[in-house]
Amino acid sequence: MPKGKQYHHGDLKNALIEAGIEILSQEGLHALSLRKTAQKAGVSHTAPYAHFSDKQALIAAICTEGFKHLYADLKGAMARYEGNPLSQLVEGAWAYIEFATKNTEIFKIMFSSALEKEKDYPALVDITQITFGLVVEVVKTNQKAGILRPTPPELMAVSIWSSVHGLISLILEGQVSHTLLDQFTRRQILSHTLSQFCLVEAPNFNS
Amino acid sequence: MPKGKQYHHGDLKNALIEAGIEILSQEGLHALSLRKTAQKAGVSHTAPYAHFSDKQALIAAICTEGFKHLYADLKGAMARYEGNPLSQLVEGAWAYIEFATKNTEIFKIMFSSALEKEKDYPALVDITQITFGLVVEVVKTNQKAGILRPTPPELMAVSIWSSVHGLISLILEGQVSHTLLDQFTRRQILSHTLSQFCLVEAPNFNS
DNA sequence: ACCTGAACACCGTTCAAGT
DNA sequence: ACCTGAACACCGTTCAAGT
Repeated sequence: MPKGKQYHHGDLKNALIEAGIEILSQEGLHALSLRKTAQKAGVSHTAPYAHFSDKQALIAAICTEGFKHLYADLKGAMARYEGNPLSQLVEGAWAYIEFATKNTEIFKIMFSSALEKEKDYPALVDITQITFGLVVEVVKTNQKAGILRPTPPELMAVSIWSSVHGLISLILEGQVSHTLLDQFTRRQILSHTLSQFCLVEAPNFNS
Repeated sequence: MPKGKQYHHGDLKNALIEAGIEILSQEGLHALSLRKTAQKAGVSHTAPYAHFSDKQALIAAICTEGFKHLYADLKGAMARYEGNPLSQLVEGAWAYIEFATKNTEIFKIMFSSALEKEKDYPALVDITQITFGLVVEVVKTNQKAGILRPTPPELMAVSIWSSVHGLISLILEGQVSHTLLDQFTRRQILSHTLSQFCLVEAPNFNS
């Protein structure tokens, strides 16, 4: 055995998650296999079963990591604009788009229903709900500031989240025509969408 | 050989597409394989290669069928409300959501970037562009009627499409909390989202 | 507890061959 | 032109066994 390697890996579970994320990022979803992940982590192809019941469980763990990362990015963007509700909304949405752009494959697997049944992964459900709570909070702040309409905050949060999520999803899937993407930056398209939601006239979204 | 079967199938290509759609609808994306599709069509597992260069090509053909179906549904909904721009917009969006709900697995594969490179399937690119053109048209009609803001129509079309697409995607992925879906119908959430785009006050969206 | 190797049933794809 | 069967390199998963 090579130096530094023991029979017992130590932290194989996290090593497998890291290896999986690396394969995903570099080679894409189709290349992600348990056997390759095990090989990358330096163990036999059956070793992962000591830590994950099946491939789905590994994917769930990768998704959970992705959501934690996304949550941190959103939280950071919003903290940077504390006291300016509209900027919190816009920069939060922009952080969402940047996360999806920089971590395309992880973003895709997070929302690609590679998971059959979400129910069985409580850690994943937790972080998704906490992330949604962040959106609800920024919506409430903007409603108090008279920027968003006073509709039920959860409803407004779903509408806004859908708009931002749908936009970056369609762009990443290549569904938005190239001619449009040449005419307008992603930032401009996002601004246009969000300005539909806002009561203030011509908000200065464009960076 | 069973009666009615010849060595030459006749229309194997379409039979394979149909078989693929059936597997997809009944067993889901993970169960869709070339070998199973061939078996369902009653041919050997290598026969598909006479009509499709690889699995991606079969998926592209299935996606093309899906978009044709979606286009027909949208066109139908809009034709039913000719002369009423706002209803055309709302019912078109609703038809999109109904298509996704009734053909969940096909809808997912259509937007799940199971295709690596869209470029190589001109029939698929064509129908997606024609479908987007439908959205642009209904946007223009609503702008003329003073219902939507006079922003560039393609930009408005992308914003609205994103909102509707994002909404049904998040719902189908199970990302929208059950408590919210118990409180509001899909129709109500859609209405809430679209009403943000409209200049008319409190449009009577709820069916 | 943690990991291995053989084994099984499945894949996608290629290729020489048959009609 | 259209289809078959054998073959290859890959999968996910199970299981008896080793440390």
